[in-house]
Amino acid sequence: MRYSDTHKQETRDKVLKAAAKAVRAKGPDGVGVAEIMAEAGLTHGGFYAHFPNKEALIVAAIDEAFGQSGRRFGRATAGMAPAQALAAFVDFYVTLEHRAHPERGCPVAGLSSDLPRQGAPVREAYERGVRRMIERIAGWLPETTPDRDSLAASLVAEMSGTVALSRAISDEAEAGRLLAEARDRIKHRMGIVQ
Amino acid sequence: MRYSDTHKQETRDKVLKAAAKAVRAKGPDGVGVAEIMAEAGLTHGGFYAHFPNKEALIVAAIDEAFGQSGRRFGRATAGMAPAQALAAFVDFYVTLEHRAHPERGCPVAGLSSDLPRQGAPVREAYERGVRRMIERIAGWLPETTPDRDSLAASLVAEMSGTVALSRAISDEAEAGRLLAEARDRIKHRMGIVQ
DNA sequence: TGTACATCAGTGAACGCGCGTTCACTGATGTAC
DNA sequence: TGTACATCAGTGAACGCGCGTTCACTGATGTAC
Repeated sequence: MRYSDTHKQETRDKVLKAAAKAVRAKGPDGVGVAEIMAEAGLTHGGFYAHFPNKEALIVAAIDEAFGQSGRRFGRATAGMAPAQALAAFVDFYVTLEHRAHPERGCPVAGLSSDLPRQGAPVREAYERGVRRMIERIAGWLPETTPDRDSLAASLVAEMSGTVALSRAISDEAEAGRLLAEARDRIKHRMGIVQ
Repeated sequence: MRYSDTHKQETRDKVLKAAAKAVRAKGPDGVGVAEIMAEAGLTHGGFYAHFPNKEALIVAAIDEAFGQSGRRFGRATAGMAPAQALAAFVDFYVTLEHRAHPERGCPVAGLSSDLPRQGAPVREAYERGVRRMIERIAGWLPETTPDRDSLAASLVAEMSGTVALSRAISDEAEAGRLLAEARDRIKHRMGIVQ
């Protein structure tokens, strides 16, 4: 069969989206090429028509995962004033929903311990994503804030650390309390008191 | 050869210590039984005289890793008043040294994203360790602190999240600044201002 | 208009490799007689 | 005191399995003539 001009691109995109999901759920070393291709409705042999090797897919998947998260955060805070957006972001991020779904969650919360062990290209993709996330948050902080980037990094560390920690607590109600208290503390630190 | 009464226990201990180190460095799925046995100066076949399977080793290694970290924290803060101990703990934990050595670092900073994917016994060992760490820190907070456990959990989240995040920043000087600023912020939050 | 050919995304068998696990075996030493 | 035997931590070959990767092949359709 011969395919339309966009067909190959569409297939690549399907593979990439499946990978972005699987990588967040299982980590770069926990997913298999065959598994991702099956998820995209294909067999494993076709993989190499789209990516030179598994690592290239992981790199693209990390970028895609950060892109997805960024877009979701963008939607969740669309049209809001900076202070509002910050609060909405915390309420969106530090939740039981996020704790329960690493496969569509933030890569920082879901991959922080896997990534330092990866090869340079994968670590670079991760670093890019982390920086984009810090910049986004810094942009919401008042311009008068001293050390905006540093505070933003600190907030990313606390939010991602909290979600990661909540995944260690098996009891959902207890995890929910931890997350709720963390939301209050974080917003308090940001100077947002509801 | 026949061995002394303590020989087997000593061997098990060597294997366990090698595992505690390797697991922190490479994650539970990144280490192999043969690799750990070689590290302990043995061949892989002998493993099953000490542990029923790999998972049992991982469980024991997680417990051992938390135990080691706990003892190191204990030594670093020995004889100090609670407020002093807290500050010393932060200065000990949120450092370039910790960033550079996951293999002897805190399992929360080094394994947070691997652990939720593990089987129940491993996750339970991790949860025990996390709780012990939170309790240790809660014990250093003033008794008058409202919600001590919650604040302690929040501090663990921020400290471990910060170390994990610093591992994503490839530039050491930049990571060092991030960690130094985080130390100040965290101590400030604790009410310790130097 | 009809026919032979080129294209190329996708298929599926096969590869080498490393893994966790099993198991027959080793060999130094304590014990029974 | 001397000898045969039992013990058991540790050895290393072998297993089945899943992985990433390769490659000869398929087959629908566009293109050349």
